[in-house]
Amino acid sequence: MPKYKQFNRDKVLEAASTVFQEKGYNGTSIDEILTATGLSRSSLYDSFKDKHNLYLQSLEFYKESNDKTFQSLDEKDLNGLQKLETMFKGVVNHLVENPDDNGCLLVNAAAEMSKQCFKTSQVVCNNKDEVQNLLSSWISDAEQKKVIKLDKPAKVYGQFFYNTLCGLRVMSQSGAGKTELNNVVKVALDSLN
Amino acid sequence: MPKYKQFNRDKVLEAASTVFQEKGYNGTSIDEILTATGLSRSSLYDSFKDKHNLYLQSLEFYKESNDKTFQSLDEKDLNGLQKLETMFKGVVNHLVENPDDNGCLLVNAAAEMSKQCFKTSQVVCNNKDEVQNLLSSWISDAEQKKVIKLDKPAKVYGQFFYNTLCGLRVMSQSGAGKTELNNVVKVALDSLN
DNA sequence: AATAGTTTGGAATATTCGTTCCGATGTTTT
DNA sequence: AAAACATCGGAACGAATATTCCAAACTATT
Repeated sequence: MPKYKQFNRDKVLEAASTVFQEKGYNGTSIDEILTATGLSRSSLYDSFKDKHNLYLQSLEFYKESNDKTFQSLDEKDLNGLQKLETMFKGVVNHLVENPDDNGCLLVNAAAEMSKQCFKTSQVVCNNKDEVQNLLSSWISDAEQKKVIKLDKPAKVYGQFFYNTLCGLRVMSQSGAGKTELNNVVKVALDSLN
Repeated sequence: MPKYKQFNRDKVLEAASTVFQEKGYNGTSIDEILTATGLSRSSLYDSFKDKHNLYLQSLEFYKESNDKTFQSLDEKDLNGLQKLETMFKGVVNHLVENPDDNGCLLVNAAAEMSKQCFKTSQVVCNNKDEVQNLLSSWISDAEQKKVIKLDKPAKVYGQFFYNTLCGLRVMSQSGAGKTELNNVVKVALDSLN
C-alpha cells in the first residue's frame, strides 16, 4: 500500500459534503460516507479524526467553494446590479436543474446544527456576514454608477437579498418550481427601483 | 393505573414538536421525547405507533397551530396590508424574544427530511401553498381597497412574501439580530409601492 | 370487593452506530 | 532486496438506538 496519501482531500470533502447535504449530519452514517468517498474506515479516522470533525471540514470546504463562485462573479466586468442579477439567475438555474440536490449545506446546517454546535453556528454566521457584505458592495457599486437609486443604505439591501437567497433554498426544498422562484427574484430585484 | 388515557394528545404533540424543532428528527432520541412529554415508553408506542409516525403527527400539529395563528389574524378587522405588517412584526418579535427557539419546525423539516420522506415533503409543500394563498389574498384585498398599487399579480407577491418569511427563519438561526430582521421586512414591504 | 379493562414502568432484544485496532499490503529508502 | 514506514481492509467492541413485551398498577363497573 502507498506511502503517501492515496486520496485527494478536496475530492473527499466534496463527496462528504454532498452526503451531509442530502441526509444531514445525524442522518448520515460513517458507512455511507465511506462508500461515497471510497475511503477506508481507518484512513478516514486517521485523516479526519472523527465524524464531527469531518462534518465541520466539509462545511468549511462547501463554504469556500461557495465563496469562490461569488468571487469569480465579483471579478467579472459587470456593474453591481448585473452581478446581482447574474447571481440570482445562477442560483435559480442550479436549483431548477438539480431538483434532487438537497438545497444548500449551509442552510441545512443552520437548520439542523447551529443550535447544537457552536462551531457550526460560527461558520454559518460568518458566511452570512460575508455574503451580505459582498451583496452590499455590489449594490453600492450600482448606486455609484447611477444604475439604481436607493432610499435606504446599501447594507440594508445586502441583508434583504441575503434573506431572499436563503428563502430560495428553502422554497426549492418545499417543492417550488422554476416560475415560482423566478417570480420571487423578480419582485426582490424590483425593490431597487 | 387509569382506565382512560392520562395524557393530553395536544400537549404531547406540542412537547414532541418542540424537541423535534430543537434537535431535528434524526437528532432526537425516543428517551428525550419520553422525558419531554412525560409519557411512558409503552404509552408512546401504543398511541403513536413509532418515532416516524410521531414526527409526522408533530409536524401536522405544528402546522395546524401555525394555521390558527394566521387565521385569527386573518379574521381581524384590518386591511390586507395591515395584516401583512402585523404578521411580519409578530414573526420578528417571536424570533427576537425566543433566541433559543430553533427557528421553525416546518423550515427545519424541509431542510432535513423533505428529500428523504415523501409525507414530510407533502406537509411542507401544502403549508407553502396555503400560506402563499393567504398572503396573496391579503395583498389583493389591499389592492382592491386602494391601499397599495401593484404592477404584478397578487399571487406573485404572495410567493415573494412567503420566501421572505422562510428567509427570516433561516437568518435568525444564522445569528441575525433584531435590526437585521427588521431591515429585511422593511425592504420587503416597500416592494408594494 | 371482585372483575374487567387499560395504562404504565422497566426489563429485554435486536439493530445500528461511531470508533478502535491489528495484520496485510504496498511504497520508499537504504 | 530488505528494512522502514504508511495506508488499508475488515474484524471487533462498546455504546446508543428504536422497538417489543409482560407483569404490575390502577380505575371503572358490577
